[in-house]
Amino acid sequence: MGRQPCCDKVGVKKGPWTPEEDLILVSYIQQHGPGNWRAVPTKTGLLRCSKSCRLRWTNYLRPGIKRGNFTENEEKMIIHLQALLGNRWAAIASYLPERTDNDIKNYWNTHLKKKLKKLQGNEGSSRYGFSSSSSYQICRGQWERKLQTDIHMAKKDLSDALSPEKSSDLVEMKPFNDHTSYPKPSGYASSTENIAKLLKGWMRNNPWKMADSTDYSEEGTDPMKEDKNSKEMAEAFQSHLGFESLDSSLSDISPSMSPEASLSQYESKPHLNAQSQLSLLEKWLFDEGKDYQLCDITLDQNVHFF
DNA sequence: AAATGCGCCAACCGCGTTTCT
DNA sequence: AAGAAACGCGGTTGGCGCATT
Repeated sequence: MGRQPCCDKVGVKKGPWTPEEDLILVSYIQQHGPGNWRAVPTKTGLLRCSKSCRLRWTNYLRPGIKRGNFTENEEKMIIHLQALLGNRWAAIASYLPERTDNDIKNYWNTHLKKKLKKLQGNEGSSRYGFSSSSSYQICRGQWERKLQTDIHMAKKDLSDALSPEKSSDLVEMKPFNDHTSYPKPSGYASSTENIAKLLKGWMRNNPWKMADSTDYSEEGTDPMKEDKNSKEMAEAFQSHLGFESLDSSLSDISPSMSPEASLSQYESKPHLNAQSQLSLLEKWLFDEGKDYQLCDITLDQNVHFF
């Protein structure tokens, strides 16, 4: 018995999101926090299905997302983790807090696959490829289980850390990432600045009232027509929404993430107390001299890693 | 300058799992 | 306990931009 698609209703909008829609969604989440996606389209008046709203938030609007080029370390991590976990992008993404599973998946499919193929062609049995030895299979199984446990524990730590009073801080979000891209045909290229511009025009004409009001009429501001002082406007936007600067709180990969930064990512990015676990894992991941020699070590011997 | 091919990535779709009633 | 609804994940697709012919 097949399941009905969630978005089969007529009048549900599909395709690229507009700045107006983003603003509405962000404003709503700013007020209510992420979650209860079912209610989002009704409460906001967005002609999008709940799934689409969630996706847009988790992949693009959620604070702390880094876009653009992957660093060498990130690349390595993805390769290693993919070898261990397979195409479990969400699990892999939990080790790269600034990247979404979609991003990692895309990067894997478009860049890393080719890269590895090339590498394997050059080196016969790839150092990344693990070959197909039975010892690897056993090793992979063990590490896979351990990694899953790790992810689970990290999530638990995170949820423990999110006491009820802390949960109200969840809306204290970080600024949008400058690299969030939008469909170019509409001239909507960069979220922070464009949303800021959009907001500026909006606020000029509309009192800022986002709570439960469904007065989300679409202001016809063309973000690309106002290009002066965009950075300033972006900052104004961020400060208006209570965002802090992201730059200082996020580094290349997860270990140095501040708990505050992690808070805003509570949805799917386990961190906080897991940091030490992660840094140990990453220490292993980046320790090129020991690549995959851990297969010879039992889980018990490695329990300190986690 | 126009046509075509290719790569990239945002968004969609369908299914499995979890939560709710 | 069972069915329905919601959520989350991974695979796939569509459309845009750039490069090549």
